Amino acid sequence: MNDDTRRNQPLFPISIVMKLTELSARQIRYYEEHELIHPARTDGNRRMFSFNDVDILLEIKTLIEQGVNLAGIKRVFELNRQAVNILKDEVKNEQMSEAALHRRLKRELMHAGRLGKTSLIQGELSRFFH
DNA sequence: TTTCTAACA
DNA sequence: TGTTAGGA
Repeated sequence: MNDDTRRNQPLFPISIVMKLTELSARQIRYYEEHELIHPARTDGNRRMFSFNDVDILLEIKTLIEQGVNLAGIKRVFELNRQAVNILKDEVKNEQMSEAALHRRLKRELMHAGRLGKTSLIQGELSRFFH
């Protein structure tokens, strides 16, 4: 099982996620409504969250605490998605040597760290670290 | 008991 | 966002 698969494995019910993130069930469900997270469902329609979901929720919590509203958070995620897609394309088109790719990823991660969005980037880039 | 959806004194 | 009703 690779890292990406592991991080997306549905593991915890909402009660655990509430403790892990210190967010209310209402907030967690609300962010799902807005498609910021996509937890799996059990046969009984219970939400099951992955490590990735938790990371995203922690990121949302940080942004909320910094005064960013939902629209702003969606914007941040969208810009992040675009940046990651560009990286994926560059790798796909082999426009970078292996060494150059590693230097690039390290630089991206450091930059992300300063912005406090390391977990988000990490989650989306995990597939590159197989 | 826990979690779900829907709705709002 | 909190809270509550009524089910599963």
